[in-house]
Amino acid sequence: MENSAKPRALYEQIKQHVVKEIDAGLLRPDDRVPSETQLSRAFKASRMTANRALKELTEEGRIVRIQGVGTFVARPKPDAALLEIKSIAKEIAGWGGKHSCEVLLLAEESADEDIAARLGLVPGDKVFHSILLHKDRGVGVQYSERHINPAVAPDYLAQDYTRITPSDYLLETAPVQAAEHVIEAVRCPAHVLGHLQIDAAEPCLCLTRRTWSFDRVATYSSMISPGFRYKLKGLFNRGTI
Amino acid sequence: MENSAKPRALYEQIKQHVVKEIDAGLLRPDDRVPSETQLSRAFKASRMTANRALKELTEEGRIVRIQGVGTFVARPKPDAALLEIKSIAKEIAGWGGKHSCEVLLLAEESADEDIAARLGLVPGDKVFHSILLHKDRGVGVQYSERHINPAVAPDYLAQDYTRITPSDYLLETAPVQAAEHVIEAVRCPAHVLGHLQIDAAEPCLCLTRRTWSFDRVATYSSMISPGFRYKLKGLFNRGTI
DNA sequence: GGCTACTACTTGTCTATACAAGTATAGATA
DNA sequence: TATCTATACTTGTATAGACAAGTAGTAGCC
Repeated sequence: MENSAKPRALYEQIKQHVVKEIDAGLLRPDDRVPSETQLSRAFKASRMTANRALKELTEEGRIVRIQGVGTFVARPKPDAALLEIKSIAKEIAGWGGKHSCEVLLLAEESADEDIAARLGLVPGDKVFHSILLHKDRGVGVQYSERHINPAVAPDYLAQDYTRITPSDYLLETAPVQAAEHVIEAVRCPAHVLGHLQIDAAEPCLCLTRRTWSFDRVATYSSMISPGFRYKLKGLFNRGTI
Repeated sequence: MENSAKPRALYEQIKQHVVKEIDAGLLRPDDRVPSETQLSRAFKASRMTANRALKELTEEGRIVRIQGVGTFVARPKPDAALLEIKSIAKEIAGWGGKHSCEVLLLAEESADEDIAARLGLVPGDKVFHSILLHKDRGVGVQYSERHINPAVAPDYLAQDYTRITPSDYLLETAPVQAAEHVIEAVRCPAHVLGHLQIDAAEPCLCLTRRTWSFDRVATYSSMISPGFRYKLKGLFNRGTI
C-alpha cells in the first residue's frame, strides 16, 4: 500500500510533503493547509509551482480550496464511485417513498466456517450479525443480512438502525478501500417470504457485497428484494458532460 | 445531455474545443491532437495555458501525451468505470466455458413509438434491430435484443456476430460517452423461454442498457439471463482500478 | 449599533520566458 | 550498409511577475 517514489519534480515534493502530513494525522480534516505563498517560500519555489501542487491535490480529492479564504484538508468522502449502489433509504426517498426499517436481529455470534472464510477470520471468532427489513410505506422492499468484522466497527451493535442505515453508519466508521458485488436473480428463500409478503414464485434480486477496510474484510452482506418492487439503476457519465 | 457552460477561462475554452472535436468524431482514437504551440497560437494564448488545458485532459483520460512525440486521442479504455459489465463472451471465457452465438434476427426496421422515444428518434425512422442468443457449451445463457441508432453505427448489420459480439463491435465503432443501466429480476417472457430452455417460473436477470455516443443515444438493449446460469460480478478498488 | 470603505490576505488565471528531456528525421560519416 | 550527429520538433518543469476575484477583519463614519 506504500509508494515512496523519488520526487525529482519540485511540485511533487510539495505534494508529497502535504500528503504525508495528512496521512500522519498532523493535518486533520478541515485543518488549514499552508497557503501557496507560504509553501513557495518554504520550498524556495515560485508560487506557480506551489499552485500546481495544491491544484493537483485538489483534483485528487485530498484538499479543498476556497478562493479568498484558504486551503483545507478534505474530509474523506463516502466514495461515490466505489459503491454506486445507493443506500436503500436514499433510493426510496428518491422515488418519493417513505422508508422505515425493522430490526429482526442484532447480535454477536461465533462465525461458522462459511462466514469465517468470507470475512477472513477463523471459525469460532466473534462476528456481529444483523438482519434488517427495509420497508416503503410499510411494505417490505429489502431483506438485508450482514456479517461484520468486529475489529473494523466495534460499536456496530450499539447503533439504532431504525434511524440510520448500516450502510451509512459503516461508511462513516470504516473507509471503504474496495468492494465486491455479485448480483443475481433468485427465488426468495422460504424464511424470507413472510417478511416480504410475496409468493414463492416471485423472482427476487439478490445483491451480495463484501467490503474491505483497513486492509481487512469489513463486511459481508446479502440483500434480497422482490423484482417487481426494486431495481438497480445506474447512470455513468464520462467527465463533465 | 447538453451543457454549454460559458467557458470564461481561456484554458477551459481550449479544453472544450478539443473535447468537442473528440466527441464529434472529428478526432478519433490515436489521432494526433494539435500541439501546445499550435493551440496557443490558435487561441492567442501562452503555451502554459495550452499546457494546462492538455494536462487536465490527460488527467481526465481523454488524451495521451508522449514527451518528444506529441499528443493523441486516448482510445476508450476497457472502460473501467463506465461499463463494468463485461461482454458475455469474455465472461463465459472467464469461467472456462465455451461461448457461441446464434443470430436470431438482424434487420433494419421502422422504429415504433416506444423504441423511437428511447433512442431519441421519430417514429418511423429506420433503426437496426438484432436478437442474439449467447450460449455456453450449447446451453442458452443470455437472450439479448438490441436497437441501434443507424447514424452511430451505419455498418452494424454487416458484421458477423457469430465471431465478434455486438458490444465489442460497438465499443470499437462508437466511443461511449455515457451509459444507463437498469438491473431487474423478472420472469422470463414467454417468447424467450424456448430459446433459454427454462421453466416459466425460473427467475431471470434482466439488464437494460442505453448508451450515448456522439451526443446521441447510440443503443438501447435488453439482455435476459436465467438466474441460475448467470450473475453479475463487480470488483471496485480505490485508486488503481 | 449599524453601515461603509479600506486593507490584507487568499485563490484563480494568464503571460513570457527559460531550460531540460525525449523523439524522429535527414544528412554526413566511417 | 550501418552508425553517428545535428536539428527540429515535441512535452515536462520551473520562474517571476501581473491582475482579477473572493473573503475577513478593522477602522472610521453616520
